[in-house]
Amino acid sequence: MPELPEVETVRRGLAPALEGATITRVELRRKDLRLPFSPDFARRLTGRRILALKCRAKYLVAELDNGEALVMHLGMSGSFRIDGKTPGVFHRARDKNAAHDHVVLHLDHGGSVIYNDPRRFGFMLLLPVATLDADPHFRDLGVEPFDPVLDASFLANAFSGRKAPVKALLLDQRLIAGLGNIYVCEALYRAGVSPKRAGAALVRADGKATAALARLPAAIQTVLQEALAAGGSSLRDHRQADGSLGYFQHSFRVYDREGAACPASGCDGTIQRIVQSGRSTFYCPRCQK
DNA sequence: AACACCCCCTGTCGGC
DNA sequence: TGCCGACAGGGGGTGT
Repeated sequence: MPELPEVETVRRGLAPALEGATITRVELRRKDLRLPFSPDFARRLTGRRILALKCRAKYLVAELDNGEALVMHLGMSGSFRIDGKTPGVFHRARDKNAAHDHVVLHLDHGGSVIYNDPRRFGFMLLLPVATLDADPHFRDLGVEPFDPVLDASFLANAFSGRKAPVKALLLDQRLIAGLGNIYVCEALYRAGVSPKRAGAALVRADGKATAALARLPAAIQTVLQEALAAGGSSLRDHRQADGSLGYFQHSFRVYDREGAACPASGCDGTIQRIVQSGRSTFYCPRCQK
């Protein structure tokens, strides 16, 4: 499901239910997701108050009152919903999918937060807040897309000497953290950069960014900002925590639009689908060079 | 080191 | 209708 706009949308939806609430009981309906729950997972969460809910890359991080953090990753198909009388949110009906409700956090205000994940590519960890950045899951993460350090010279430096296609480099969480397949395709389209271009081919001999590369930071930030404003993209199961759907998928210009006409005015190109590193890339061969 | 490929798991969709 | 393969928003491990 989730790239930065979806994860941030989930965070905004869950924050009113979680921040300031105390976890009174934890239901674990299986012993693992993608990773096993630690043996004392429920015990360590029970009785803890949640101080803040944050995002880092595609992770949700709930900081607890004992110095630990509940770290949550939604994988491809993870979602949360809120049940019961929870302040500030609407009640969402239980779905038919309840077989994939794996974790329930019961909260002291009478509501609960339920994690559902059919494919179980998501996971949850308990880690000390103080050393979170040193944990293997966080240690190598790159810059956040909205961080001002993400500019043309940052990308020129990161792409210098790299033979991998720019599509693969933008998906690499060690360079930029939070982009996924959808928004990489959309950002490359908006920047007019072919996904097949080698990273190094976007850097000039003097080490500065080419004009094409210099268009990427704004393209990335704009598409993420627009997606965020739309509540993310709902391809099949992404929902906001109140159950409503994101609608940015209606604004895709290339993603999942193979065979469609390029939306650029005056372009008579057709959106193509290719496979790079085993994943679909969508682009317009006429606009993106 | 950097890159391509495979896998984890379940559900859905299109073709036959 | 049913079966089967391809594919899906992520990421970690392995082999070259």
